[in-house]
Amino acid sequence: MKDKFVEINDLLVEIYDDVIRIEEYSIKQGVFSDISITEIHTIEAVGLYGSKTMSEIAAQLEITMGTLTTAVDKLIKKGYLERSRSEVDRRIVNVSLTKRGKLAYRIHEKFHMDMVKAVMEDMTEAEEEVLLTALRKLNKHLKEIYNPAKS
Amino acid sequence: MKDKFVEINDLLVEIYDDVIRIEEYSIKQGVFSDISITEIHTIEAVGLYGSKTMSEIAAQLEITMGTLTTAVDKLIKKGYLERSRSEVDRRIVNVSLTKRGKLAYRIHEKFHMDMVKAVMEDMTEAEEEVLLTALRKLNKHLKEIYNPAKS
DNA sequence: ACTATATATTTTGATTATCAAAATATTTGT
DNA sequence: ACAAATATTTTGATAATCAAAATATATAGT
Repeated sequence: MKDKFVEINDLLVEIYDDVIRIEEYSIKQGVFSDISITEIHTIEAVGLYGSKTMSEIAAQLEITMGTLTTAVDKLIKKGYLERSRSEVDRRIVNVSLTKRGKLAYRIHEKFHMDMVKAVMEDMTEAEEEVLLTALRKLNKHLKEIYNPAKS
Repeated sequence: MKDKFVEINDLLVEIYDDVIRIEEYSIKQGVFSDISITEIHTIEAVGLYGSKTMSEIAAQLEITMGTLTTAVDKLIKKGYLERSRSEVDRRIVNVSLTKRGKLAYRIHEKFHMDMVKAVMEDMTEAEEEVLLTALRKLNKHLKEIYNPAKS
């Protein structure tokens, strides 16, 4: 029984490390070798559709707005993002993806999908279902640990 | 079909983020609030038993030895690690855990085990097996992507 | 309408983790 | 004994991050 826990833990740790490394590597090899994983995650948080405010993006990424300001500055300079002041409330800054930003978003998304597909290719329908159920449970448990008030 | 891939991907991304946050939080709340996750990972790489050389640790963590030198300096100052020159080959530096380092290692290990246990508590035996199989497959696939020569 | 307070963002000054390349110390091969 | 190889540290630089101060704008109370 204990061995099973240990094996699952070790697998999770290894998978975790490999995913970071593969993601890092795939960005550095790809068309967008001028951005980091952190920057890809900022691009993801901005999202394909419309624009988001600095506060929204910072909240989603769980970083301070100061950190985000410099991140956005750099991504604008590199041509992935654009900034505009809200006409309604001039304190608010709206951030959106440029064409280049959208392309980077889509390519990164495809990388993720390809990884999941590769893994599930030789799974049976039943295995897929159980994996899905297990992941949903894992996710739910983690949310409860992270924010017990909500459980 | 596509939806299933998307859901699994999204679950993995969420789980991934939550694990970092919970780990970070649990360290900062705990007895060892003076060390970071990165530092816990260095402590893990040194290991409970005997000692390891700088090269071995740097290779395991996939960081340069320069980075490791400063990390080890700090962990020695904080009382988690100790350094000693090899008597056999005086170029080699051996690093090992102090009592405090071992305690930090064990507490972090327990945190991991508790997380896995919490997740598996309400899984059936069959679900556990499928999860294990799926994770083994995922891990194998990732290793192949990461290092295609070995596949 | 004025003024104080609240809100959204940026700037400033600092820290940590990281790397590549140069420097140092030691061992090994001829 | 000396050149080459090896193990590690030092140096100088960059990226990501934070907290707190500063700035700009909006809102609420009188």
